Amino acid sequence: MTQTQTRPNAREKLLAAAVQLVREKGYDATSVDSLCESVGVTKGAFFHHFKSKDELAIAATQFWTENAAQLFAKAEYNRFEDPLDQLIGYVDFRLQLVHGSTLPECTCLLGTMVQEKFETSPAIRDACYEGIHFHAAEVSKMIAAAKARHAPHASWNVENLGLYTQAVIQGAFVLAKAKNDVTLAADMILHLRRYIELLFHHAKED
Amino acid sequence: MTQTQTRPNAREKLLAAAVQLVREKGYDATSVDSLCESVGVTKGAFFHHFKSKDELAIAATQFWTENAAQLFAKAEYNRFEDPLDQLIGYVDFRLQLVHGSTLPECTCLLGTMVQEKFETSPAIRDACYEGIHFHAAEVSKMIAAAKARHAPHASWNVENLGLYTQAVIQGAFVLAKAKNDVTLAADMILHLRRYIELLFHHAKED
DNA sequence: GACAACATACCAACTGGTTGGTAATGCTCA
DNA sequence: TGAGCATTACCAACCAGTTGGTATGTTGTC
Repeated sequence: MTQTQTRPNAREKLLAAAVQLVREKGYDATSVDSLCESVGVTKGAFFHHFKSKDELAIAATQFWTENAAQLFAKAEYNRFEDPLDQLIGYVDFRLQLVHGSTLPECTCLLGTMVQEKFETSPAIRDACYEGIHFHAAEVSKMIAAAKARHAPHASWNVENLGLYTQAVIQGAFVLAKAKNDVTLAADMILHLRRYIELLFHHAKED
Repeated sequence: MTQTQTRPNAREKLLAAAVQLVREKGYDATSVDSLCESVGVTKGAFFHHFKSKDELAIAATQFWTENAAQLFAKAEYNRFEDPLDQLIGYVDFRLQLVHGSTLPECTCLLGTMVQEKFETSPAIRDACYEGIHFHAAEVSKMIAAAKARHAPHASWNVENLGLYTQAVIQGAFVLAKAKNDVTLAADMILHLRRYIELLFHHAKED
């Protein structure tokens, strides 16, 4: 109980604050000062833990990706026996995540940052892609298993469909932000679910 | 030959430059100074035509939306007789636009800006949504006609599917930016085309 | 007493925006 | 037609505030 502080505290707090503030205001608009202020830490502490603001951004992508991995690993759908049920369960889980929360809470740090920095900071861009690709690959595993069982002869590509699930989700967030309405994101993700169902339903008919 | 300048020149040039630079570097990272420099105009001229940087952003969304409307109005697919052919033609046209160009050239100003400013500037957010919604509504017209002819009893909503086409395209751009590879956007849009085909193919079977 | 984890104080560069002015154009009415 | 005037289009210099980043402490712990 004694060591509540002193441990790598500021670092984790700064990362968590970055995840939150960047999703709210964007990367450039999130100043180092506001980041420090929001966690009650000085600039010296910030630059003690991160060489630069961009390094914080890259660390935040890893922080984000790890947290997401844990969240999805714990989810119920993993326990379904049929991989197609798992896949649909994954989409439903994403619907669930959207429903409960506000826009800045449920949108993706990586998608937000990469739109802003893809041309001006290759390092941040690559870090964002790594996170997205990592998650997409997890989804692709379910897709591959579902395909092997239910649609072995289908012509579509497994990795490509995995990336597509993420594209739809990212696009759903863009439109939801524009309309300032989370439910729009849910509507879009429902189309994704129908697409997957049609893809497998169609295969079974052949 | 004498009046090379003087016409409402600076304003249009600033708008065109904004469309380009914002897509490259993002909104916040595009400074008024760099905008002025890139078109060879002073700051005084900028603030003569626009009350603020945010007003420029809103004017740019209208400029963008009008240009896009013209581009799509001229496209060949409009001449197809069957509205379903038109719809597929629209998707193919978007594929075509992606194929020929670099990422900052082919991506959407509205989607880029709204990700950055949706929380911090409601005015910009609304202007972006208006542009997206306007374009989505045009697509929805084709969808409605195609549905009336080929899938009158289908359960899906016309406006919703129109928005979905835009969500997929926006998401495709996000992923393409992350991978720094335009062809990925094309892959995603191909999934959209397959979805539409499945939607109508499925309806015909009933 | 060495080293990590912070705090304090500061800086040069850049930010959006304002100032007061000038040159060219359009509009009015004799 | 054209003189007189108002409006528009634009410019150069400047401002206060903010930016990311640094140099130099102080403190607690092994």
